[in-house]
Amino acid sequence: MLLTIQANDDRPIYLQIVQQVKYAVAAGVLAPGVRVPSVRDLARQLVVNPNTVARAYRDLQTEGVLQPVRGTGLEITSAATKRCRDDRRELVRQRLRSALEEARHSGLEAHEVEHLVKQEFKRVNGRAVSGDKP
Amino acid sequence: MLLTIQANDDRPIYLQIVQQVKYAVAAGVLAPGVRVPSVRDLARQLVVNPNTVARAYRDLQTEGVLQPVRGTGLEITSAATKRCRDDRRELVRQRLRSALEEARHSGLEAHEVEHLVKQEFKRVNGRAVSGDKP
Amino acid sequence: MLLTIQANDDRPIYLQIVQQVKYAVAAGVLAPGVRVPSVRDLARQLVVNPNTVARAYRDLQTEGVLQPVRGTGLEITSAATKRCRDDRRELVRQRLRSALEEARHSGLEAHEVEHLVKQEFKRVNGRAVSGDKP
Amino acid sequence: MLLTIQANDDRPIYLQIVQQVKYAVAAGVLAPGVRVPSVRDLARQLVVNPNTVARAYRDLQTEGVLQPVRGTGLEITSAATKRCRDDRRELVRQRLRSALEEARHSGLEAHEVEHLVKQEFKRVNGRAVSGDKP
DNA sequence: GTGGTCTAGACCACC
DNA sequence: GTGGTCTAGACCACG
Repeated sequence: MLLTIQANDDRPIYLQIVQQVKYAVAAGVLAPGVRVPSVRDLARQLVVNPNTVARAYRDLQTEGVLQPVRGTGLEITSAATKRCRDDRRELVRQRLRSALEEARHSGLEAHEVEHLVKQEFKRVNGRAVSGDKP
Repeated sequence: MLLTIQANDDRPIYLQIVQQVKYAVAAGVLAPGVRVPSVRDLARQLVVNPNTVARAYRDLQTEGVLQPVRGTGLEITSAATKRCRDDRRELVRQRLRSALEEARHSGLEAHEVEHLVKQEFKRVNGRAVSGDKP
Repeated sequence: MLLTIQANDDRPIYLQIVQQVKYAVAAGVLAPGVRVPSVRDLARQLVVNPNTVARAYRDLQTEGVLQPVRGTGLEITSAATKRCRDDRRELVRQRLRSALEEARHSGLEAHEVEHLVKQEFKRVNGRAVSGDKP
Repeated sequence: MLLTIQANDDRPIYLQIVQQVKYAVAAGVLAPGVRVPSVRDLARQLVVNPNTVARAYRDLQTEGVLQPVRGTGLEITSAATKRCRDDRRELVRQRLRSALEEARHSGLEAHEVEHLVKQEFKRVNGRAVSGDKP
């Protein structure tokens, strides 16, 4: 399992771990039934406090992404893939909503917002959205 | 000046004050030269410790939104309006970018993202974006 | 008597009054024996709180620049002119010393400091110092 | 890290801390990446309230001199050294300008000012400026 | 352990 | 009256 944590990131480390695991699950890199590294191993690998990994794993269990396998550690649940994919879609939706509400609250005109969306879409995807004539 | 602080909000109180003042400035509700309530008055009004308001006002000064008028209080600076508007536009841009990067990172198709954008745009603005056929 | 106070100035208003009076005295604009405006008049003229003018006049009395004339107000003392001129020279000396100590404390090389001095001298006086070849 | 705060100083304690840290950074005593003492430790060492140190550290963060390393404390940023050096040079320049403007405003002759500069330069540095014949 | 936030209450200079 | 500074002590999230 390949995770990278960034000290500069404004998100706490345990959250970075949680989110990256969920990304890997949604992307199919971590399939149901696969065992994740032990708390100690992952902590060593990430050069991070074991408490931090434990916290992340705990949250992932609460979310139903990980489940304990008696005596042997933690593994990806069977429902994890769908759950993580739904999560991701919902996350995108919420961020878009937040951005658009901010725009509206800021009194930006609709066409200005459209412009911003297209601009950033190109920036992120490296190509135009449909209907855009570059 | 009408401010409302929410205890449930995950943002600290002083930040809520800072942001709401900047909103009011950007919206023109607080024009340059206008005096803001005294630290004590606003603290009373918001049922908050005066130090918390003072912290917010201090931050607004370092951002160049407020300036002291010796002995008589604080007022909106002449450059405040532009500064706050620029801030807001940039905030929208960053949130859009974040959402779109999340979408890309999540492997959503371009047309799916467009769909989401239009959906949320309608939800927020109560009408369609140009080029959308309702 | 022509005084101008600036709200933006970081010095308190009462000090601005004190210093400007002393400037006028040093420059000979306010000669010994001349009466200064009453507290109320000057306060009106400067659009300032009378307390502030009173404070300034009090300080000027403490410094021996003003003295009360029974029943008629305050006037410039006979010793005021010399006193104010000495003050000014001393003020310049202190500021120079402060700047040079800061420079030394900051580890600036002697020739760098000289360069700065000449640069700023030109800026302020509009011409070169002796020994400088423009 | 060796800091000393002076109760007599007219500058607030938090500012003394800020400035001394910036001095140490500019002088290279505090290099980028170095961790500063914890708020509590420095507070104990200086016999000062932790909030006061926290305020100073917060200001240093907004100035980009310190950055948080999550959960482990604060460290000197990579850009800190240049930033602090520029600050110091600019401070010297401003003080010199202030002194020279005062001199000009006071009607001192150019050669008088030069004399003062040389005098104070010697006093501060213990030796003559170039071009001066001791 | 770390920093961040908040409250409560005090003193100061300035107006 | 105003803002600015400082102290004391509390709680929180994070590691």
